[in-house]
Amino acid sequence: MTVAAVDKRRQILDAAVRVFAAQGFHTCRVSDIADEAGVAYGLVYHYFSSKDEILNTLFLERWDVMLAAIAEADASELSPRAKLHAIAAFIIDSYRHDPDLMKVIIVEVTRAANTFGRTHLAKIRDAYAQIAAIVAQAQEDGVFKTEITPEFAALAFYGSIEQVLSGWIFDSRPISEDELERAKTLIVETICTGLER
Amino acid sequence: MTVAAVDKRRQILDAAVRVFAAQGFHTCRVSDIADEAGVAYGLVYHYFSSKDEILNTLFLERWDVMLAAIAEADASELSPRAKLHAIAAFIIDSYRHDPDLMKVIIVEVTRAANTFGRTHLAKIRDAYAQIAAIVAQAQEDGVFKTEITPEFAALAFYGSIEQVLSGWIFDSRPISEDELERAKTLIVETICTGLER
Amino acid sequence: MTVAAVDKRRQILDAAVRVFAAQGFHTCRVSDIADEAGVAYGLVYHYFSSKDEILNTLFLERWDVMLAAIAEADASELSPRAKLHAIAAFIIDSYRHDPDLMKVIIVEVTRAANTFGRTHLAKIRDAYAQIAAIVAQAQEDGVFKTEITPEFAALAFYGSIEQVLSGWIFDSRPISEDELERAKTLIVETICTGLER
Amino acid sequence: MTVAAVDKRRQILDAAVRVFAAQGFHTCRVSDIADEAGVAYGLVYHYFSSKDEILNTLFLERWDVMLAAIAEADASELSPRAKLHAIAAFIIDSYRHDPDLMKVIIVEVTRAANTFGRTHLAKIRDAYAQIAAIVAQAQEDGVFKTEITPEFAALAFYGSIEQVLSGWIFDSRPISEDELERAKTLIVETICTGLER
DNA sequence: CATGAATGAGACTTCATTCAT
DNA sequence: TATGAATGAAGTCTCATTCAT
Repeated sequence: MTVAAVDKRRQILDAAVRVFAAQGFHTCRVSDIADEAGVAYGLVYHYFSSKDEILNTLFLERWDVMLAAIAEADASELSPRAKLHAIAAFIIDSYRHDPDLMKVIIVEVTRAANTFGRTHLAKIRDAYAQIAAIVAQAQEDGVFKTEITPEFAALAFYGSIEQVLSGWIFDSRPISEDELERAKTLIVETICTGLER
Repeated sequence: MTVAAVDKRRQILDAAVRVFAAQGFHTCRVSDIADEAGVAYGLVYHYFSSKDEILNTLFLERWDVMLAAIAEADASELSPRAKLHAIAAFIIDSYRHDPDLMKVIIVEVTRAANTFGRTHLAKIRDAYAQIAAIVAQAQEDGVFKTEITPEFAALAFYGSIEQVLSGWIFDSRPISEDELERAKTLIVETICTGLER
Repeated sequence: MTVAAVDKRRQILDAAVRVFAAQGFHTCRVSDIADEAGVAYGLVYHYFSSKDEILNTLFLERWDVMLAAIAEADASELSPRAKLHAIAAFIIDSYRHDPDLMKVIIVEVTRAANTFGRTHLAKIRDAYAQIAAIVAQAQEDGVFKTEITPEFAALAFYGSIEQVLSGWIFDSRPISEDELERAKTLIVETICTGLER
Repeated sequence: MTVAAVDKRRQILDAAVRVFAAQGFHTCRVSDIADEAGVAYGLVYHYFSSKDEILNTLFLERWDVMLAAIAEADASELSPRAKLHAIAAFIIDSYRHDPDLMKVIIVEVTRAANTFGRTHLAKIRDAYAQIAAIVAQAQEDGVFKTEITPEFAALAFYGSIEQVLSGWIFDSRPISEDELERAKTLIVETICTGLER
């Protein structure tokens, strides 16, 4: 593929993010994506075999980066709490950097039990499993208590993050830097030390 | 409305739950609902003005019951932790009683930022606000610490529950009584006391 | 299905014959059929699952009648030559009665090796086999000579008929009664007694 | 045109034969032809102005050869029956030599009343006319009887051949040398002396 | 000559909704 | 109430053809 071709493909993907975020996957038309990208209708099908494939591509591109980030945190010498903070920070920074993309991934994939979520279930659960592994290690090291199973802890941790992002997504207002930073801390604080005094 | 009429309306709603759960709102056709209900095509439009209205009805019916349950917990003399446990228990028991309905509400409404979730945003946030109020009261009473804002705590609590339910939904396997009970405890334990020793 | 419904279905089939004959199956659009039938676009899909199914229906309706006619000729007490004449007459009268339908069946099905012809191959060959059976019987009875295999004779006989019809189809002019009658005789004469003196 | 250019053009034509035979003209894409030929997409349009032109070229190339063969048979000193045998032999040998090409010509042109058949009607009828001329001459010479018009005889003769080839085409199995040879004889025998004893 | 990216009109099919009975 | 035939707008995908390189 030539350089120009790669550019067009990228243009289409980027346009799709904006369109999916604004209208939703089911509501938008392929022509909306083409228009947003400033390319001809057919070119979308030159690079992607279907509308579905565009979303799959967007998800996999991003999710693989996230899995790598989680793996990196896991492999680091950080404390368990710091590892969880790094993961929360990565996800929230992803939102800061490209809120539309994160909106699309959460709304159209990870929370879409009937369609794309099911398709990518294994990938999605990879993330939970990696987080669970961090918790399990922390329990082994005696830093985390063992009353809560690692799998369950991972769900609670990831669920809290997604719920926070979900709130921002519904708000559709710009989130301040301060709020973003505070969220990272609060999530980790809540999950690690709990609400009770 | 006659008794028979009420029955038919109920039949349609119940059928819609099963169909929405199995295929998803966007994927299923109105005729699928009619077939599942064992009624004629057009009768759906006698009782509901649109496909959307069916889902709206299902959501509001259930969500109002849940808001009442949260309000009841809040009004009770229970400890904050026991209040949260009551809420988690109510939601999980809702899933136990009718997993399809909860699947539909979560997948098609509370997590659907572009469509029904937006429509019912105020109602959905009512729930978070009530939970937050419980946390705020607990902080005032000195039982919960104040580092975590009540709103944030509510998100983490509710997000954890939904994430657990989401896992079950994706699994599409029957969840054992034991697992259901343990989930209630673990959610509250995680959120109230945290992971750290 | 109600009487009215049957009428509409028939209207669509009849319109399809005219449209397929005039434009060809591949060239026409489903909307052309709907327009010609004077019904809404979607009604075509209420009665038929696809454009293909319309053609399949037209073919099977007619071909089954023809197989019955051949069977009837075979079962009769006629001489072999008279049986062949009856078959030729039936096919040619079919053309006389509804040239568009015969055009569609020949052009779009029996001669379409890559598409519908292949789908209906077994049915089509049933006709050849029945004709061959008539020839075989005539050979057994000593009326026909045995140098030519029955299967081959059937091909030559049916091929001659289709070629004559094909000529008329290409002509797209009305064929006179006289010409129609002469064709029946000539086909049988040619096949039964040959060109040589 | 350079030698290489001629080669590429030929490659495309040969590839088109295979692709048209395998998938049919309407079903295949221009890119299928390019792929089969091992050339780039656009090169097809360097040598041919359209997809149609490729088929037209294939047909005319071959049909002109056949017309010449019929003319040669006609001009020879052979008996009428031997002339017809020569023609049948030429057509059947054409099939033996390149079954795909003959399949394409028969299925997509001579039997395609709505599209290419109509375009090339005059050429196609040239063949019938030449055969009819042979028959007419035979009648004048008192070798063939006059009850059957020459035009009709030509249709029956050519129709029988095409029907036999059509059967082979549908079979899509290799036809043995023996079967090929026998077909030549049987066609001529059937048409010249008929089925009756 | 050769490439394959780019274009965009066009067709099938779906399905929510309406309405006559 | 109840039926299901009828409507038609809308959307995905295809693919012949063009064109810049």
